[in-house]
Amino acid sequence: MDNESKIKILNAAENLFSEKGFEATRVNDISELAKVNKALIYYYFESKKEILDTLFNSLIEDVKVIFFDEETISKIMDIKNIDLYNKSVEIWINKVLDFLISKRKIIKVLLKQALNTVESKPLLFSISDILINQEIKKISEKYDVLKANSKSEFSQIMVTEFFTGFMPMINFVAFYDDWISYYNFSEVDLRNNFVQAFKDTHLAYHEKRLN
Amino acid sequence: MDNESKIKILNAAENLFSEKGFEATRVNDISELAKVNKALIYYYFESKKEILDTLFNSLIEDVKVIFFDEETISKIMDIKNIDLYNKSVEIWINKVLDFLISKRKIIKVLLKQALNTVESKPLLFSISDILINQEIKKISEKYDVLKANSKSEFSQIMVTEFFTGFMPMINFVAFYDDWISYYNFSEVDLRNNFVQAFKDTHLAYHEKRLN
Amino acid sequence: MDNESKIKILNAAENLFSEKGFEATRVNDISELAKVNKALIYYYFESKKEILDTLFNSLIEDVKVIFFDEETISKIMDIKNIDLYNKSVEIWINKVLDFLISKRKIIKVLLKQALNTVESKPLLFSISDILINQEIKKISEKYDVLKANSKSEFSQIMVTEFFTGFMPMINFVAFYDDWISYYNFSEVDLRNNFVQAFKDTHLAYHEKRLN
Amino acid sequence: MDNESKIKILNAAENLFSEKGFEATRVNDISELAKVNKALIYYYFESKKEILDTLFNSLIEDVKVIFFDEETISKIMDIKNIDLYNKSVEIWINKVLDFLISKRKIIKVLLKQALNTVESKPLLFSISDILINQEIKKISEKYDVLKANSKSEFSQIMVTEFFTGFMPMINFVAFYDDWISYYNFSEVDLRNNFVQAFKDTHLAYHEKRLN
DNA sequence: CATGAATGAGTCTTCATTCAT
DNA sequence: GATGAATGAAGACTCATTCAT
Repeated sequence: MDNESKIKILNAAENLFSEKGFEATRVNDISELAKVNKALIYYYFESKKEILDTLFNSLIEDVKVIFFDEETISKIMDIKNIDLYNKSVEIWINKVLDFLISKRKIIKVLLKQALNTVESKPLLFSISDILINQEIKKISEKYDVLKANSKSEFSQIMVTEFFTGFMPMINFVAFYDDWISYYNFSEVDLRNNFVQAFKDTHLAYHEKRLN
Repeated sequence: MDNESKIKILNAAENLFSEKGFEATRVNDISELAKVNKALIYYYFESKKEILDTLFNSLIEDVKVIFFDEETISKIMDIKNIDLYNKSVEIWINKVLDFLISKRKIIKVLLKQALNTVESKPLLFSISDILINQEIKKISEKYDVLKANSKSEFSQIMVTEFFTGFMPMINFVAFYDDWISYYNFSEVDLRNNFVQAFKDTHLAYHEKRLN
Repeated sequence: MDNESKIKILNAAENLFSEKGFEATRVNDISELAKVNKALIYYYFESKKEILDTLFNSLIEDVKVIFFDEETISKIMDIKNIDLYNKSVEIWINKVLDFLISKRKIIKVLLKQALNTVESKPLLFSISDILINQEIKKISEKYDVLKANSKSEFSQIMVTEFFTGFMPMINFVAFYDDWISYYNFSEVDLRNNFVQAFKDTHLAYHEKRLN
Repeated sequence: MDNESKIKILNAAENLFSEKGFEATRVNDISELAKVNKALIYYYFESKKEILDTLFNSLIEDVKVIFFDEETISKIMDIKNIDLYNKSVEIWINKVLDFLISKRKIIKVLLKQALNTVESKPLLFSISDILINQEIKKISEKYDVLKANSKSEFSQIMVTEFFTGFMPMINFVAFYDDWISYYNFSEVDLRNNFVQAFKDTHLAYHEKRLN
């Protein structure tokens, strides 16, 4: 079993980074919340930054497991029956939401990090790239929609997927707890409303496109 | 009339806050970028926080001017001719985008701030509230769509507007410069693609709804 | 006039570095001894290391002024009369000792630093190089002693000058205060004894060589 | 009998102390270089300081064995034939150098320690005292040179022996490896040059004095 | 003997803010 | 308005030493 203190540190850091931001989180706060000696943090991690990297790497591993399940997406695309298709999409979207909600703390950190200007492309973008490229690949395989088209069509899909597909989901989980507390939503209502909104906009566009 | 140094300070702070975040921005950095003496910053502002507040207040003023132009929205809603309606919507959306893009730096800061847990509702939410409520009001006035409905319908609209209308726009301008640099988009292409995406999803939903 | 606090910091640091060593000296100790706020040290210097570098650079400047007085050495070498020569040498050596004794604190630090293994050649060696090369040049100009000889003769001179000329002087000033306190020498006696010892050994060798 | 791990610790510590200094050496570094667990160091030694003391004590034991060989010095002094005397001195000096070179790492540490101001007289001085006093005793026994003299003559001898006899040797071994690496000397050349320099200066003075 | 984990007390450095002129 | 200097309170990180097994 991985070390208990290390896990406590990672948990505390994830909570604090997501609540206050990386910069505003004090190593002291982490040690207090985790109830471990401050120096122990430096026994397990080289720096505050390395804690964050560890959390991000862990997220990436999980993303891979969930999203590189090629079969699922392929199967959905194969479905001809419209009702079946809708049901499948719903299952898929709920699976994704379950995952994203469970990881919402670190995803919030990921989003914040993406909003800071850094030399290299932020992780959020890399994850989006992987997901969108995978989707584009599937779409083009099945429906030849990208046949004639080219870079410009590709750009349009990227933009649409990112800003009306990927980011709404990211925003949804990043603001999940805030909506519950500021607008007094129940978890169930919030989620149902979001799924409906997603269907009404992004998925409606997909459906139309595929017909 | 505002002093030249004060403006230099505000500009420098806006740039740095949006690039590195409020916490990671040093008062020193601001004074250096603004090319003013560090102590002078405290002549004009009580604290680093007050610089941020000043920037936010300024944004709010501008938001009011642009968005509380009640007429515009009302007019659009009145239009029966579908082509005219579409044209009007396009004009409206471009006006909004022009504004948001011009304010993208402070909006980025606004978004970051909203991602931190604070006692009071973040400004981003308040702005969203105003906009969405205004829209709901108009919609209900004109079309009675909210007649029978209730809290649940209201909630659904709020969620849809926020996550598929408001936030995509916010994200668009927050990541505007990053998309240009990471994905080598021209400003024009990026914008056209986004407008198209917005039409295909959020506006398509509105259109359908209003029919 | 250079800033008072900066000078106080440099003086305090020089004393502490020479007494306890660079590593064992706390920035806290420096601020307390200098009676300045600890943070002020970082207003004037980037790091503890930079204080040391400043002290070393200052020493080098002084070394240049004192030792690059080419005339003095040349003149001594020109003297044919043995008594006059001896007198001149004595004057020269006293001038050097006056300087070294006045700089004994930072020289002690210089010696300690030279005893640590670093990538680049320690400053003590560089100073020695300059001095010895200068002397060799003079000697060879005047007396052709290096005529036939070669690298091996040159090596011998370097070693002799370093270990029996340069280093005894460095050691003398590095241990100056310790001899006074451990062996209860008066400053005058200690110095006279050292000058005598230097004449009896290193200078006697020079004299013999030049005859 | 000493344990293998203990020896590994002592060796690692000696190397690190001589390279980086006692203060700059981390117990961590020692454990890593020695390839033993850090806590094990505290099984064998009470503190980092005790490792150093152990090394110093070990040096003192060896010094005693080598230098308290009273006979050797006495014998040399007895020799009337000048050639024989010279040969004996050379043998003696080489024996001493062999020893000092083999102990050069800890001697370097000893020298550094002597350069720090401490309450009690540094070990380097104590060793020098023993050696010089021993020599003075021999000299006075054999040649009555100190007959009339007094404290002042004694002081002169002490100073001469320390700064032109003892310290050049200490410096030679302390900088032995540095000269080889910075000035590209071979071990043999460096040593021959030093012996020659020592003969030309300090030993020439002795010879003259004894005539 | 040996070791992975843990810790108290620093240590250097930073930073928002203030002072004095 | 403007500025160089100054400062209290932290902040990240370190390190010798100890504990528990």
